[in-house]
Amino acid sequence: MLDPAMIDALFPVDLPEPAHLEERYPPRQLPEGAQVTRFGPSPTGYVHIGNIYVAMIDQNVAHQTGGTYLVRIEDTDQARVVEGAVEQLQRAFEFFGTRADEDDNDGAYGPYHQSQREAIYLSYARQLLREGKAYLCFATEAELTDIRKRQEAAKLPTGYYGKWAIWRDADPALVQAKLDGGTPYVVRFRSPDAPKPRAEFTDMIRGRLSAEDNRNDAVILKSSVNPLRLPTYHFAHAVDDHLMRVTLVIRGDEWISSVPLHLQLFDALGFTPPTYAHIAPLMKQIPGGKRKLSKRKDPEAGVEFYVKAGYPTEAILYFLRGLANGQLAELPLPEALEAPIQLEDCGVAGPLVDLVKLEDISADYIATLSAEQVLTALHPWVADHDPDLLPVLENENAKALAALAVEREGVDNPRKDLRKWSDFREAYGFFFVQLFTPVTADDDRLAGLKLDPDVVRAFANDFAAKYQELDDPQEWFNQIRTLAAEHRFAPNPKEFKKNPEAYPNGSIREASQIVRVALTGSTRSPDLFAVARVLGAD
RNA sequence: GGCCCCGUCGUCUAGAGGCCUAGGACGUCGCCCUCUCAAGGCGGUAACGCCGGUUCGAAUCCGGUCGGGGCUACCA
Repeated sequence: MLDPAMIDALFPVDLPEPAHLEERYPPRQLPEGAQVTRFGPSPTGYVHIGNIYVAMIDQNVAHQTGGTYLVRIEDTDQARVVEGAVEQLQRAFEFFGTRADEDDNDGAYGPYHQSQREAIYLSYARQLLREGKAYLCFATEAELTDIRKRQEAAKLPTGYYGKWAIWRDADPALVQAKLDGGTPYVVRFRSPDAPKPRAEFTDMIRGRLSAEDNRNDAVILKSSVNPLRLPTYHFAHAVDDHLMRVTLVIRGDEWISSVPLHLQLFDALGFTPPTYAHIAPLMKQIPGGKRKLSKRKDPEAGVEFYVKAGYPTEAILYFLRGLANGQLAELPLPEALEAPIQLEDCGVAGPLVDLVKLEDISADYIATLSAEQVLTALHPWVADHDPDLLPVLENENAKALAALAVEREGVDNPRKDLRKWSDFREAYGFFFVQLFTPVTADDDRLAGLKLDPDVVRAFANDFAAKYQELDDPQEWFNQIRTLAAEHRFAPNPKEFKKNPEAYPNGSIREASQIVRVALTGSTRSPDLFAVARVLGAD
């Protein structure tokens, strides 16, 4: 063991003692059964939809138990920290309603940026060193690589353990010499001399789990060459979650294999470990199987994708909740959003992010909204993502409302033509003259009808000349029927099928389509009468 | 390589030894309605990864195998 004076000389003299920190961050006064959860994003400038997925579960579990949900910025890897990333995360949380109860803006257990907690980590690292539960390691990167290569060649488990752990029991004089020479070092955890054969623990989602116990001397404090002496994830997890009095750690299942190490760390530090719940990752369908949603390969892995497309928050949340708890997907949306997420009911497999399903949910959801509600929800999206559309929407508010109301309000089965806000322009753009491109007789949009442009022109002109604004839908449509008959269109498709030669121009379908395209510039639209009513005579 | 986790229709799942010739939802296909599109109605399609074992009886229990995922970093 190293000399206490030598250890203390490595640290600032004014470092607080662990006992002081224990006092400074006392146990929380919370009702029985209340869970304190936390979400720990790294500010790398990219928000993964899986981040929101886990944050949502964290928040929900905390709130349903009367506990607290906190967000801690895990920026111990300073090289990966990106300017503005925290604000970006904040915006995402805002968008998805996963605002933290506790963070740097408001909370008694901070700071909530790991980079601002250096003194805390150092205090506990010093403590472990004093107790001989940690040691200094001067191994260079090259030496470490060499060790790993030799282990691989010998088909041994890789790692810093046993005879490979060259600094674990190094001569204190040698350590001092390295120190005197200014050689950089890391602090490693001294894993138990006699580890249990198996580490066992209970996961809230998977039940009883076990693995070989950890025998690696993991790094807990990164290199002393760094201006900031920051910890690795493992050490920060133990220290922060203890001091922030977190009771339930919900995280991705890639952490399962680190639990034995974490348990040893909690034990060495004299902390009570939290309960763990390991969430299966969101997956992506690929030919022949599935894999984890990848930031690099899959646009839908990023939160930006959903925001840009303009999926309503409610729809995304409902979708994510359904992935977390299958039963919630069977519930109607309003109930599902209110229902608690049960960790026991979380799947263990890793659900696929199925955009088709999301679109279906989204279309169903938007169909339950009134025209006014649609417009209210649409507005902020347009402001952020379609600046040209914004003035149109604002200047023609009444028309927008009337357009959205077509086949939406007062009907049994509302239209489901909006799956996301970015669909609006295509589905409703023609209601606004500013967005309309005039149609000509030989227009591409009419090409599908395979009609002579002269016939089209004649019919359209005639229609325009004789057009009357009638109140009754049937009478209104009769205008087209009458005109169609004059222009030798069959009165209905059946008639046309029976006797195609008699109707060279086709049937009422084709005639209607001419009117539709002329009116809307689109081959698809809501009911023609309703459209004409909103459009008026212009 | 070592160690973990996982495996029911294309997808999300129901299923906790007989209620299962495996149910629902989304998708998909067909039909109906119809002036287009969307919606809606009706119907069809489609799964217990594989092999052994336990049992009168297995999707459900056990073993193996295959497949997928993860960890094996001074990244989280």
